[in-house]
Amino acid sequence: MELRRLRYYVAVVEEGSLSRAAKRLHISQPPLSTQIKALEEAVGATLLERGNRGVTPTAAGAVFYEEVRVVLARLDQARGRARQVHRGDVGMLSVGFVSIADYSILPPALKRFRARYPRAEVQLHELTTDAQIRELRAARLDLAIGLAPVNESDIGFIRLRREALVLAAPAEHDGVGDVEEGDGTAVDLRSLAGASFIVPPRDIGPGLYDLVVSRCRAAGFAPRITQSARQMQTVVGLVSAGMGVALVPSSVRNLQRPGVFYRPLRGRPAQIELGILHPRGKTGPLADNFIETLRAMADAV
Amino acid sequence: MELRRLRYYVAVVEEGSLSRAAKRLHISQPPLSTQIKALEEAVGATLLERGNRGVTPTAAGAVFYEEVRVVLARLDQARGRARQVHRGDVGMLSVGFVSIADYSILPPALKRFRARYPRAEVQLHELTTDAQIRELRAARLDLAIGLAPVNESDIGFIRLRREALVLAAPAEHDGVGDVEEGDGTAVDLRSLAGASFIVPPRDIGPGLYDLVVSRCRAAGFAPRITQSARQMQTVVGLVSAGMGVALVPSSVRNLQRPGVFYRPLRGRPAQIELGILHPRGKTGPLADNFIETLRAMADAV
DNA sequence: TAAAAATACTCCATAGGTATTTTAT
DNA sequence: ATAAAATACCTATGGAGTATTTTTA
Repeated sequence: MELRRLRYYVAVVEEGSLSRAAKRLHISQPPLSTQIKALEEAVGATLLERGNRGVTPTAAGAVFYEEVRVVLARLDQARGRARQVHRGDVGMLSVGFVSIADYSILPPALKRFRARYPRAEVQLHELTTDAQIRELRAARLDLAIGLAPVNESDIGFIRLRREALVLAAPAEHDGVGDVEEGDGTAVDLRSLAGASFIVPPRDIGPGLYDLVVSRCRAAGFAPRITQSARQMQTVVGLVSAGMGVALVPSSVRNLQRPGVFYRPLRGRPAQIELGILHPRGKTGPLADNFIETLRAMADAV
Repeated sequence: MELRRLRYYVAVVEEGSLSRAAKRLHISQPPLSTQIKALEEAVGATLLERGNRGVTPTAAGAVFYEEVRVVLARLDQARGRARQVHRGDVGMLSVGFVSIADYSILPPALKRFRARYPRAEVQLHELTTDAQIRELRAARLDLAIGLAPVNESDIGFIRLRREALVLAAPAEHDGVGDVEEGDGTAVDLRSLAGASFIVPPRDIGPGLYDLVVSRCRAAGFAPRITQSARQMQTVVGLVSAGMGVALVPSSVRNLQRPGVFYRPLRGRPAQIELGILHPRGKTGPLADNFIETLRAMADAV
């Protein structure tokens, strides 16, 4: 049973005549006659009643016609859907993100992406950067927004945003170690040698944890870490409660809390890099589109 | 988009390898590679991710695969259904019948037909023979069971059963005109010259009406028709009520009613013929099967 | 008898085969 | 280095064309 023959058959039934159908199909009548006969042979049923005023479908032919129309329509649909998925207009995307991303780039990016690709579905998973790498390798994630450094040959990293760490401290620290700098009142890290530090646990964000520790060491002291919290929200909350100070990405400033003030750090800026992690060479078209949206956001903002 | 390519594609996805799929399809690997590429071109999407350990469908390919499987299955179904209708195993049959048939051949024939072709649907319409001819021409009936004579070039008649007319008379006629004959007590029609006759109206059964009238004339009198009734049941009912006598097909004897006796007629038997009316050369396979069943019944009984 | 479908044949497009090269891990 | 897919080229099946005959109402 050949598809061409099915299309021919539909035309013949609709025209009620081999000759007219042949015209519509831009072929001559004899091969059409041959093809229809071959189709009847393949189906194993007489489909048409031949007369001198054209042809009419038999009961079997009528049933077959209805079925074939559905099949042909469905096939067109199949092609259309495959094309859409190919272009990345529809599909499912599993995206991992670190909690920091939720305070900066992720919400507006999602909004824009959903506007541009309304038929795409995005599933979000809050994960640490190293968990993201694991999930990407297992193909349970298509993309992730995580923190540099990522030194894996099979996982690519596209930097979206550099954020300087800033000091988040409770009111009683106000003015401690303040130093006048270019754009504001910067804090010298050395002034925090005796302070209690609140840091997200290392296992959920080694990049940030290590950066804080290494910067403190560079400033000549080991930070006294007294609390840890997974969510930035919680970190700031603890600061607000006077439990200690924290070094947080500057975008966390958006989380204004009573009794918490933010100050830039003095000297060489301590920066974390937020970016896209992707399985190298294995991103689908929809993932590519998501990446494009994120890059456009990062460039714009 | 060619059907062959779709089948190839399904095999490739299921085997996860062009080479293995080629083996399964009993073709060599290179043409399969060509066909799949042609399919991707036709669909307008990359369907497969090529590696050195075989191929895996892309997101678009996976979607396409699922759709195509449905389409192929449905197509098989279409062929199967067309075949069944062709063989006359399934379908709809519109059958007309005269009321007399309902007392003899129709009920057992339907029972047998439904047992043999359980997936066929039969719609029954009680119609007079000439109405049947009209409906057959209009293709609103596929077949009919009616009474001879049928002298129409486009309507065929297959005789199923010959039935002699018998006298149905109320008790007070008992013994009137009785004459000893071969198998029972036959009645001489002439003895009924003065009786009231109950006959179905001519417009619903010209064959029977005309036969009654012509026989009476042959016996030397014009029947005095005082009542008419569409249904044989009603005719016999009127006889039972003493309204008159009737000449009815012998199968009506099955309708035993108190006060009604049946007697064969003397001399040349007056016979009606019950048979199948069919549109010549336009009977479908299911109608043919129905005819076969009826003929087998008629021969058997 | 007239309109449509079927047959006879010829030609060429393309599916399929074999041999080989390219690609990806 | 190796397994698999892609390319190159050849062959042959079968789809389409023209001319003609056969069917059916």
